[in-house]
Amino acid sequence: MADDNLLDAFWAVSRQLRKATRQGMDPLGVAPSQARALRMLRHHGSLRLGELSERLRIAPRSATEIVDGLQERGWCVREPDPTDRRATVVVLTEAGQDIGRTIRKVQVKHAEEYFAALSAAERSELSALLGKLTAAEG
Amino acid sequence: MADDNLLDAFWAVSRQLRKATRQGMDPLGVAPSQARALRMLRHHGSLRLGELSERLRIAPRSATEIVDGLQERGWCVREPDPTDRRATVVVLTEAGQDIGRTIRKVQVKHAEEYFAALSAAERSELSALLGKLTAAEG
DNA sequence: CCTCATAGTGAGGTAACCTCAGCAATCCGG
DNA sequence: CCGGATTGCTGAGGTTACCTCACTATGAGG
Repeated sequence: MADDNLLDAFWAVSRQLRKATRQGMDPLGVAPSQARALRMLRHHGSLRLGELSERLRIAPRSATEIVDGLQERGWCVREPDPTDRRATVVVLTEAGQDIGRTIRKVQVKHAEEYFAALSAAERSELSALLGKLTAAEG
Repeated sequence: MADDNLLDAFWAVSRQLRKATRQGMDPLGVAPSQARALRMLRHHGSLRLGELSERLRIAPRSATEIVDGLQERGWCVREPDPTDRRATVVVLTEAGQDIGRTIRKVQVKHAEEYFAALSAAERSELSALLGKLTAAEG
């Protein structure tokens, strides 16, 4: 059974990677949940609250809370959806875009450091294997 | 920058794997934190509460809570440490050992299913790469 | 225009952590 | 061998990131 080794190995890496990237994020004062949302918003431009919750795979109510937090810090605003007056569109502000960029840079930097234990060839191999797994499951 | 792909790919797999194994665990009625503790206890025989918290990398107070939960379900007992009357040793009961074994089986089964998207060769490759990463960081 | 579905949110709950304070028991320097 | 520091556990209370349920306002179809 190499598979239980795989399971354990995977979680060990997961823990280390999470720790590495989180440490870099702390000084920015952005909660992980907020970072995820900022990322999604930056990627999709702007999203209706419901869309955001879907893409983050959390309940709409939870998205409300996260957006509240972002808005408090001036990183996004809620705008009425012109096509549906029930809906609100979440839009990143300039500050939101900036912090999003910064977060991404920090995360990528720490990930690079962590993955530097592998050669470039090994990294792309790993990437391919992981891609295959996600492609299979959906 | 293949590394940000790696970062994302890794988290995507992480989410899927977590979901897959958790679904299998649900019917057992064991919380993930309890499963982790059971596993640690099964691996080390029995542990002082402080040791357990160290190995789980959580605060001693949190270990207290988890052990409370395990004890409620009859999966472990607290015994006084004969060598230090301040300390308590956590020992798995028969039922605790059983549930521990079952959990492990379920987790491995679901992990196997998940990793079945890769060939045996690919799986050992992945395992090797992950091992290299954890070995590097400690 | 009446019913039914959908978008967001208030209220309130949960799991898994945390810190801080306190009580016992142990260890140690004088 | 005694008093102060340290250690091991736990009560009280807080935080984060989620959840469900119930409600309001809006939209869509017969």
